[in-house]
Amino acid sequence: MHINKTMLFKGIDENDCKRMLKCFKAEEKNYKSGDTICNYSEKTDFIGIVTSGSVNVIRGDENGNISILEHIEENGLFGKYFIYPASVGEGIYVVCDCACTVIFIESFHITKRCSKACVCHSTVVSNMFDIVTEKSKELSSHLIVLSCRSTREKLLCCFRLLSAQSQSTSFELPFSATALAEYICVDRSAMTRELKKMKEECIITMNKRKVTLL
Amino acid sequence: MHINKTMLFKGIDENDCKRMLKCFKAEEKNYKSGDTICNYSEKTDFIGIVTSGSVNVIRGDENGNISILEHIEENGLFGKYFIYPASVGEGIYVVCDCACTVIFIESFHITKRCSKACVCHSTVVSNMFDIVTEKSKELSSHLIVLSCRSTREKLLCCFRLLSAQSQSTSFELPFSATALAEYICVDRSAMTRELKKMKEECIITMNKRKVTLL
DNA sequence: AATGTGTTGTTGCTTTTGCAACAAATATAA
DNA sequence: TTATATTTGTTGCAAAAGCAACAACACATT
Repeated sequence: MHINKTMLFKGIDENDCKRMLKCFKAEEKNYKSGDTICNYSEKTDFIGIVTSGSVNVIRGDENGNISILEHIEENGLFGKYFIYPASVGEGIYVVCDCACTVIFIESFHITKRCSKACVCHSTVVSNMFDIVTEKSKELSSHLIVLSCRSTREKLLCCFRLLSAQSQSTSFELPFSATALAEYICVDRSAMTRELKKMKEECIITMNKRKVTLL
Repeated sequence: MHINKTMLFKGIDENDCKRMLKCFKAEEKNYKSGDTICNYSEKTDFIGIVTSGSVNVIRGDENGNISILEHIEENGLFGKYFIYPASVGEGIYVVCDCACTVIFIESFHITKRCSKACVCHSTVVSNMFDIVTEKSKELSSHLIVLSCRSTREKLLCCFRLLSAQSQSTSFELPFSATALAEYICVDRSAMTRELKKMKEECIITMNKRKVTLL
C-alpha cells in the first residue's frame, strides 16, 4: 500500500507520509464486507482514509429504508464534521462495500499545525481543499439526480452523469442493483420495473453492471 | 455596503478589499426579483458574490418542473465550477429571489496568485476553503432531505434541520410555499395537502412562514 | 378603489410508486 | 460439492403523489 496514492497525502514523499502518520497518531483497521465502520451520531471528530476497498455512507430511516449518501472508492476519504452539519448524524453510518482497510486520523491533527511545522503539512491542507471541492461536486451531482421527479428521470440523470464521467455511452455501474436503488432513493422493485420498460423502449441496454445509453 | 461582510472577503481590511476588487477586475450588477442572473451551461468560469438580496440556483426539467438546488442569502457566493462537475450545467440557472446586487469575479483571479502577491490574498484563499466546506454542509443537508422517501418525511426532515439551525422548535421558513415545494422537489399541491394533514394531526403548526414542530 | 399579477388552497382523477411475497439466479461459506 | 445467504426479477394490490383546473387570497400599481 502506498499512502501517497490517497487523496490526502498526494504529492508527498512516502517517508514524509510515514512520519506524518505517526505524528497524527493514525490508526489502521481492517473490515470485512458489510461491517459497520462508524456511526455519525458519535461525537468524535475523525476522518477515515480508505486505503483499500470501498465504503458507502448510508442513512437508514424509521421504516427500514436505506439510502446511500456517498460512495467512497479506494484512496477516498470520509468524515462527518467536514461535510455534514453538526445537527445531522442520527441514522447515518459508514459501511463496508467489500473487505477494506481504513486509516483513522483525528481531524484536529489535519487542521491545526503541529509545533514541528513541517512543509509537507501545507500539501496536506491543500489536498484537503481539493478533497472538499471534489466532495461538493459529488454531492451536487447526487443532488441533481435526486431532484428528478420520476424514477425514470433519476435513472437517466444518473446514467448520463456516469456516461459523461467515462466519456462514453457505455459504462460500468459502481453499484449493484440494490445499491443503485438506494443511491437514487427509490424502491428496488419499482426501479427494476422501470429499467425493464426502458430496455423494452430501447432507451438503454444492460448487461450485468454494464449500461449503454442508446 | 461593506464588502468585508461577505464570506469571501471576511477578515480583510475594507481598503485592501477595494484594491483587490480592482485587481480582480470585479464587476457589479443589479437585478430585480425574478431576473435570471446566469445559466450554468455557459462555459465562463466566474463566481458571483451576492452583496444584497438573495438568489436561488435552480434546475428546470423537460416537463417544466423547477427544483431549487441552492438558496443563497446575502453575502453568500455562487459559481458553477467550484461546486458542480463540468458535465452538468444544462438546465441550471441562477435566479433572483428578490432585488439584488451581485459582484462577479473570474475564478482564476481567486485561485491563481497575482504577481503583486498581497498578503490578504491568503485570507481570500482560506475563506474560499470555508465557503466550500459550508457549501458541502448545505448540499449534504439538502441531500438528506431529498433522500427521504415520502413528502411528509421530506417536510419533517427539512423542518428538523431548520429547527436545529435556529435552536428552537419554531423557525421562519426561508422560502415561500411554492419555493419550499421546489426545494424538496415535490408537487406543490401534493405538498399543501400533506401540510394540511400534518396540521390536522397536530404534528406542526404554521402561520405564514413561521413553523412550529410540536 | 380598481386592476392586474402572482401565490396559496382545494379537489377529482390518473399515474406512478411502494409494499409484500415469492421464485429464480447468483454468490458465499462450510 | 452442498448448503446457506444474498441478490435479482416479477407481480397484484394499495397508497401516495402528480396533474389540471379553478377559487380564494394577497400584494403592488395605478
